[in-house]
Amino acid sequence: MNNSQPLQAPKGVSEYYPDRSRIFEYVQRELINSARNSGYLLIELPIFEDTELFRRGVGESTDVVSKEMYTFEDRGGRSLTLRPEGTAGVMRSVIEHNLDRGSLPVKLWYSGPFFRAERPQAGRYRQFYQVGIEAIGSDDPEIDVEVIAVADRAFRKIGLKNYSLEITSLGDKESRQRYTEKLRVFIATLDLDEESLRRAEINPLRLFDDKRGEIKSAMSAAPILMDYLSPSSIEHFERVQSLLTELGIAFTVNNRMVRGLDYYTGTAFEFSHHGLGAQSGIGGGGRYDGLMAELGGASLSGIGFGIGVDRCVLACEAENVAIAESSLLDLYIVPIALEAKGAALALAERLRSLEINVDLAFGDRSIKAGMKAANKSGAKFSLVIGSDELLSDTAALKNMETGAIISVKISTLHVDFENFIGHHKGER
RNA sequence: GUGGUCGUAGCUCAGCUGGUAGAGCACUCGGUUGUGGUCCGAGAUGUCGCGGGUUCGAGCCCCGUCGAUCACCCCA
Repeated sequence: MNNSQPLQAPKGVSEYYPDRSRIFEYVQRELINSARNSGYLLIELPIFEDTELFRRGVGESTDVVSKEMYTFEDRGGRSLTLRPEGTAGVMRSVIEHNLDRGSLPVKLWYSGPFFRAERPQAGRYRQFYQVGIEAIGSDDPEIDVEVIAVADRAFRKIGLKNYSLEITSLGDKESRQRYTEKLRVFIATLDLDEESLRRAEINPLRLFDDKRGEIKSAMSAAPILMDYLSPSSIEHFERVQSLLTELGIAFTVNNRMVRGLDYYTGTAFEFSHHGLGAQSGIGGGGRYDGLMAELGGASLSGIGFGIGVDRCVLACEAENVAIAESSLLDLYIVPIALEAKGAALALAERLRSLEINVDLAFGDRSIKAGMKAANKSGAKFSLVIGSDELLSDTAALKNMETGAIISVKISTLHVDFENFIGHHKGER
């Protein structure tokens, strides 16, 4: 350690600052809107939880829990962990506060930072952002499809095109167990290196995800989970497919899909974007029918997704998505005399309280510099105020787009904005 | 965690075989009295990621370290 090393952000965190923060804001807002738009209600949860929650919820055997968690002890000696994903925390809160005692399904959305101690890479950060939804307490295939549709609609609204959806069914616990045994038997016949064997030991499905050609071809002869599904699982999965088709949501069935968290059962899905490189998953999720009971709650099923906000931002950039340039400022005020500065601020505050968006020039700069700043701010109008204007209560309001100037009374400027100029209040 | 590539002004980058740093954009000021966007002129700005070494001399060479990036792995 030496103190001449310049201060910098911790390794692998994503940060958003102007101008790029606009894209982040936009993506996050659209994701949330899609969920709210479908009847999902906000749940805001702590960023750290009892370590035990993730051990039991996400699963001891997963990489996420076994080697990627930020775990620490607090001053009371409790073991806490920075949340690596959202579902476990939501279930904990639903159980703890009896949210499932009302009408079902319980539909919730969340948004915020998550943490995983992985080797960073573009699209993979140690602190990253997700928007997720959970629908708890319904076995309908319709709710599976609604959840997928919330994601798909959000992506489309954002303006993304170059992405695709893959779905599969992981079956119930029993079918999966029967299948896993067969798969282990098959894998034992393969001549694998030590590393792969160790991975297969933890979760044999993982080998389906291996990028190496020889493993891929070896695994092409492997038994497929789909062939071991129970009749009811198959029926459910087929219903999901026909509903998706009905809604016009394109998908492909990938019966080799692997999900990294232990709790998934039944329907599982993944959205990937094709402009992103190795970290191409922009969102994914599925059913987790045993999770709630596992965490000590009622035996209710659930389904949800997590969407990576960071990766969606990258996807927008890859596709050059144009963000609706809702020019935020209505007015930019340029005070050009000492006594006008306070008056300009007072005017700005008066208009701001009426929901007119106003900014103004600070510092003692020339009128030219002030107008340049007005121009750069993107404001629709500008207003120069000097001592003459203050005395006469009259100033020249300039339309920055057309250059047209009209004379207005400063004291009643808000009326002009409301009546003649017609300013649009911000969305919502 | 493993391997490869990279790290020079706010941004994008140039800098030949080592001789103490440059361009474009952005920024600031100005182009005669108080109105922006184009144009013209002038100007400010760098611990060359950080630490150490080799050398008379290092942005350029060597070692270490931090960070980014690509792939594996993993997944959002």
